[in-house]
Amino acid sequence: MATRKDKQARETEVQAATGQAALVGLRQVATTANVSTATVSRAINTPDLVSPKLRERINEAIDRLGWVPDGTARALATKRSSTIGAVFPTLSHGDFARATTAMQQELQKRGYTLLLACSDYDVEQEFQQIKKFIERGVDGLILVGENHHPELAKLLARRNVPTINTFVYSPETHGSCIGPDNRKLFFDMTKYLIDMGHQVFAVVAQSVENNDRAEARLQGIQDALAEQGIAVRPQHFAIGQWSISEGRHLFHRVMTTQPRPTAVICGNPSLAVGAYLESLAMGLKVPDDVSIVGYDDIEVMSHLPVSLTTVRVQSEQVGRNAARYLVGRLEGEDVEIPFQCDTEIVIRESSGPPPAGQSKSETRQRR
Amino acid sequence: MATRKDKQARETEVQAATGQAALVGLRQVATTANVSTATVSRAINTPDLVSPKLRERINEAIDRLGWVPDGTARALATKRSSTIGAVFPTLSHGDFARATTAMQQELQKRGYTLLLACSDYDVEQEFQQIKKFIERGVDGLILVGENHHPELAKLLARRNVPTINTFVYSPETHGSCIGPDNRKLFFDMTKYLIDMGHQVFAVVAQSVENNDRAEARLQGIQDALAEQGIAVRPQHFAIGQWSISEGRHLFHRVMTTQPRPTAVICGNPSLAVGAYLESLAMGLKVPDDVSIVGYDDIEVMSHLPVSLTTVRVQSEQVGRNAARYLVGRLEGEDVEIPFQCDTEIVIRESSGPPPAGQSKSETRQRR
DNA sequence: CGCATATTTGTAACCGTTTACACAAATCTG
DNA sequence: CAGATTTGTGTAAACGGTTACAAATATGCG
Repeated sequence: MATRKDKQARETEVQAATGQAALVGLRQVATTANVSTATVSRAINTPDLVSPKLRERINEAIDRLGWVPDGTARALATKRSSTIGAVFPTLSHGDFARATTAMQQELQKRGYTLLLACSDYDVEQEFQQIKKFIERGVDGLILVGENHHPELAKLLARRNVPTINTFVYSPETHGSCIGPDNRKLFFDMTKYLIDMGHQVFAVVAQSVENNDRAEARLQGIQDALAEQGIAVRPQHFAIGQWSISEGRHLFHRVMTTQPRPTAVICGNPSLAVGAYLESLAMGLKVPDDVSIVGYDDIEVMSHLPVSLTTVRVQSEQVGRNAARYLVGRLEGEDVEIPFQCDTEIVIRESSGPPPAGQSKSETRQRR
Repeated sequence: MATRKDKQARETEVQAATGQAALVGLRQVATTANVSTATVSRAINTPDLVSPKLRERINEAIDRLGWVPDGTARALATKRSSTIGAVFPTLSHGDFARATTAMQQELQKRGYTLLLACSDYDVEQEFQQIKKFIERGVDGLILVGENHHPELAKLLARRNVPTINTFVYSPETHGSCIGPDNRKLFFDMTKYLIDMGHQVFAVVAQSVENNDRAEARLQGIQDALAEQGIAVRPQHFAIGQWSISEGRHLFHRVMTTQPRPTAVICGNPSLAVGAYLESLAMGLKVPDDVSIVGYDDIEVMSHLPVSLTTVRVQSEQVGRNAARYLVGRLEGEDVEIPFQCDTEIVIRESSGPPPAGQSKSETRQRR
């Protein structure tokens, strides 16, 4: 107690000397309001435990001194930082940006703050960033996908940090996940094209390296095709970057092979838009000459001269619910998980039956 | 010292009882390596102050125990959180998303972590978020624009938090800013159109509410036009949301007025793309019937059937340098500021001379 | 009115680091 | 080789809150 007194005395001296508040702390407020630090703390955190009279006096002191409580100290004392860390591959893709925004909004509403990092699709970097977040004392973690660093599970278990995998839905392997069922999504989309009579499929997609979502989608395509005994020919399988120009390039490539595909499935919206724009440049008619479908519904898709069929994923929903789940768990509520987010195959003008002479039966006759 | 011993004893008991490490702390490591906590701390932070032999022993203890230092406690002790807060209006716009990514990368490289919030173009909310960040003990702040809450300056001064305004460049009013000179940018763009002979201008832009950048850009247009004694007619002045469909809608509106504009200046990329797509729908020839120019160079712009003239702003540069400046200042380096980021008017196919019969001289004759 | 109980407030230990200061050992000096 | 430095390590007091526990005060009841 002696030391406490000393400290206060010193601070008061400083204040008198410099003529201005040196550093307002809980103790200054307590002294000013003539109560103990404990009471001030309670007035902030559990107001109904303190009498209205004191509460009043304390609040007055607080804004007279302009005190801002120190979250760091609070975190140390409570072992809760009210902070959630999110590691996304990138923010350059609309879906992640949307999810991040929604996430942040939801977190803020519940009094949490978002720590953000971008792993650039690199598992090792992701791991480092997560470690950093844990050092910073995050209460929970939001990740993308379900393939992480081999050490991660151990680390999370040891520090007991609740975590949720987003943009995936595979309850069998991981309990805490939220997102679309990527495989099924593209399975269904492919099915839809098959049912329309397509037989020759091309795939224009991004690299699946460190991207289990993209991988699952490819798997969905292959599975649906396999049911019909169809496979994507090597020359129709084009993997590249995430960009419109890449989409143009790859579309051009697959469309200049034999046999020419009648349906091109694109792995992301940029590739889809690129593919479509290249079809314009090549003078192809969509969907008469070729059907193009994409993934993720970005605004431009519905406004192009030929609007694009695509899969709509509620990224905001993913972000919002990931945040909700984590906060809920931290606050002791019980929240349903895993959560499969709403998806929808949005059929627009860019998909239709294959060109005449290429329908299922005719193709068969040829063989 | 008695209490310290007590604590260690207790922890060891727990450990023995539960059969597993309760919570590894600096003290466990110290005990294990048979040194003092001070030495462990030094081994981490200033390794060359501790002898190789001990360092070795300590590191060994650290990974044997799997110790992760508690950043919260460290922050409390050092009064530095190695954390930077950023408040952006939104992440849905490509430029902000790109800037954020670059920012985060740069911060991480320097050992800092990014706290992120989105104000949704709301000054009051921005202020609340900043306050929260300050509570959390951020070492610095990255904001967008230069119009903030009236109380902000006071708060920042009192807590002495270095701050930088991004996406603006106006050295006269605010020292710490980094971005394009928005006014000049659109002044130049407008000048370019004037020089090509345009006389009747329409503006399709987003609301300038709480958006000093957009406001500055409008000002740039008006200033350039005023030099020629031209003003934008009310019916050619269309303000709306940030979206492609809004762009279509507003473009349609201004193009169905009299006199019909020969140049449409769009305030953001979505509006520009929308405007162009609507011109397609309306059967107008760009740039023969009307010139369309935009702001910010998003990828699709260069790939549309008629590529769009626009202004390219190096958002990554803004983000990266904002981070660099802040970290530099915190580390005591001296960094040049304000920083005007590179911009470029990218002239593509969507802009050209006004339709014949509408050039400068002819318009004059008519009057 | 006196005692048991509920409510409000205060005391001080504690959260897990860092770091000023003290001290001991090793290394230079002349 | 004694004394002055330098270098390496330990001790314990912060950092700014929270909270278990104790103490004081208010309330209820027979």
